[in-house]
Amino acid sequence: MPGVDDVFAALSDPTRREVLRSVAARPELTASRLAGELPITRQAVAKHLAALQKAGLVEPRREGRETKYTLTPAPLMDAMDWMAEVGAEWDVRLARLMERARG
Amino acid sequence: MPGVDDVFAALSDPTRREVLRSVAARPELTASRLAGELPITRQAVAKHLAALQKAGLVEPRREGRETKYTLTPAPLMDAMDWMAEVGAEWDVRLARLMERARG
DNA sequence: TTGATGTGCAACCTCCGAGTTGCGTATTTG
DNA sequence: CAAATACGCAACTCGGAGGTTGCACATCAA
Repeated sequence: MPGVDDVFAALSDPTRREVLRSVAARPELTASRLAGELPITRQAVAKHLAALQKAGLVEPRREGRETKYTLTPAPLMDAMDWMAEVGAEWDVRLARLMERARG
Repeated sequence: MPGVDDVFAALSDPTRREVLRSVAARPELTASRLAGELPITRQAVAKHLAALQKAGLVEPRREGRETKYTLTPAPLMDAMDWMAEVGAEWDVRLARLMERARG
């Protein structure tokens, strides 16, 4: 799935993860309000939110003159699935090694 | 956990994820052999392996003139924990999924 | 010993991303 | 209406990452 690429790319930046955490902590949040809590500009926050939206991790909702963002955690599961697959493939290899080691 | 930063950074690149998958698929793998399977140089593969090692996802083992790499999947769990926390803050169902996933 | 194979280090290039500033526009409020 | 607030778009800087080439060093095989 190509969506995993955007998810991991979105989570690769520490500031963006902090943005995601902040969105997750509240039912809804605007870019301006979040910029007031972080040491970066509102436009920087907007870019992070755009990246998170591209990954499907966040959803914007226009309300009058302000845009409120909400967490949509579904893509996180896809990323976790990817990691679980890698780990599972390793478990198989490990099991075979153990089997051969015991003879 | 500061290690989570390196893990997500390591997983952010598609080529590097492919490298990690290749390492996970075999019990051990060298940079040169992997470079023969990928459309990039051995040095590029070495850089990816270095990034994965920095994240604790891979472990090198010198054997004669070649360096074999092995998967160490533990940090993947830390990353999954991070995602589970974010999701849990939004929806408790994610945490329950994690519980079942880790057994 | 000689040649081939495997690795590591360093310089270099290119491109993308994080962050900034500036400006234009829509919406609320007085 | 005018002022303030919230947003979006565009241009710009700058540092880092992915990738390459080149070279030096170690190790195995003939």
